Amino acid sequence: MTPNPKPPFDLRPTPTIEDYLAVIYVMERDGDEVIAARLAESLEVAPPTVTVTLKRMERDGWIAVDPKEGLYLTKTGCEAASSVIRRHMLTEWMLARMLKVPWSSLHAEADQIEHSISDEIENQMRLNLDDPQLCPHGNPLPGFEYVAADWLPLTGIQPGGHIIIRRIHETAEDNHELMEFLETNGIVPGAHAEVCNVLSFNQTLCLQLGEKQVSLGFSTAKYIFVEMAA
Amino acid sequence: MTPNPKPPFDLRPTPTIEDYLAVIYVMERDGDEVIAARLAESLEVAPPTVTVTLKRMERDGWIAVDPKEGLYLTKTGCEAASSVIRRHMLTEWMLARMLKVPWSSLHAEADQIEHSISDEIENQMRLNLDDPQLCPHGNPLPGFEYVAADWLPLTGIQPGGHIIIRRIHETAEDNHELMEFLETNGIVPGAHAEVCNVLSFNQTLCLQLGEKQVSLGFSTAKYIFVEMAA
DNA sequence: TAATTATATTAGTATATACTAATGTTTTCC
DNA sequence: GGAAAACATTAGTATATACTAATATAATTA
Repeated sequence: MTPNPKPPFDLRPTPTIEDYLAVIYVMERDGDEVIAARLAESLEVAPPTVTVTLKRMERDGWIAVDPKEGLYLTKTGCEAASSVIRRHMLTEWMLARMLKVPWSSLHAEADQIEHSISDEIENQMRLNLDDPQLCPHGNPLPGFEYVAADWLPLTGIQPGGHIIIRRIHETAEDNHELMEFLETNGIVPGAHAEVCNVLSFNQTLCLQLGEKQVSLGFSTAKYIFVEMAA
Repeated sequence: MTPNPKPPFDLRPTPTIEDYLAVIYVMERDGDEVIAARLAESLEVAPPTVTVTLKRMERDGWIAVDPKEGLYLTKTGCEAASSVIRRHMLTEWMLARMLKVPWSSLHAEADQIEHSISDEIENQMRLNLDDPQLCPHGNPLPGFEYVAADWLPLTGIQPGGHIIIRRIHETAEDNHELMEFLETNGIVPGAHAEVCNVLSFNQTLCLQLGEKQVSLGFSTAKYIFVEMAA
């Protein structure tokens, strides 16, 4: 009968563009090359799709292209990316704490919900979740990169020392099977462990967690960051 | 690197179709005539848009059209409608209880989020929210219509008796200004009141709530359902 | 250097979702 | 019964988002 509630976001990019922005943000953050081929893989779309979508993003001012440097986020694009990543991570905490959703499912569920979280809800989440600086997987909220700066990838650790698992990189989060494997084996932020051996010829290393030993491929280990315990 | 988490819903209608289904469900529930013109108003789209969308919905088996009876939900359509309405209402409770979102904003926010709630999250909400039979506005979850069956619209109440506000109809929820007005004046489910007068010539009635008196237009009152207190 | 591989783009197509303008059809009401 | 109002539909258009097939270009490596 009377006007429907307006979607509380009018200046926001579409969900698709938000996904592109978030992926680009993480690539820039990590110092990775931001090229269409990588985006196509990460977003699981065909390369021509990326070409035309990037065109729209440039037209709409989310990204710019430098002949030398290649593609990068504009200020507006960077803010939009930060926003959606923040919503994603807060949603993960909300699902974990308030709805007791398993750790390994948080990412996939939040990936859907993040786009429909208004600024007001984001704020309420922040208030009710103690303003976190890291997501449940240990990845930093935009602006808190320094919190994670000193952690090292497992692939760079010598056998022997006592370590604490701190972070599972975003790239690994997209692999649900892997996440369930990690959760099952207690390889989650805060877990204490020790590297028992590194078998380079086999591209694996062995992690001791309490009584259990777990063998991890280098391709997995590279996305697991740890702190050296004193 | 590896497959993205699949959207946990593959058999679901698109968000747009879910919106259509929910509106049709409520119209059928209330015994209202389900015609394109009403849908266009309710969904705030132009009539030709409704025509083509209904075509798609028929093609995809969500609705069927009887030459006599007109348009109605198929079994599949009814289940899909029930599902999205349930998700909507559980999301409203989640926002209210866990994130302390104001009552008058619940509907608009849930309207966005409902579409991205997976079956697993729906289940976790149910578990953590005591399996409600009514939404925060007093409207029944699908299957619990009987709970609200005996409440009467305020327009049918004689002045004098003690009443309890039980329900603000879905139609009113779409009007955010009105919802804020109702919240401000304490006209929410559970509130006790008395009808002080009915001015038919003026199309208003007066509600006494504690010390305060509030004048309500008939067009509003018709969407407020109450219980006669003993 | 030549061949292979990786990357980007063009062209053509498809679908869902919206719009306006114009045109039919019903109803309803005087 | 006929005019007005309400309703439905057709036609034409637009946009975002995807695809495949084909082509072009660049980078790497044998």
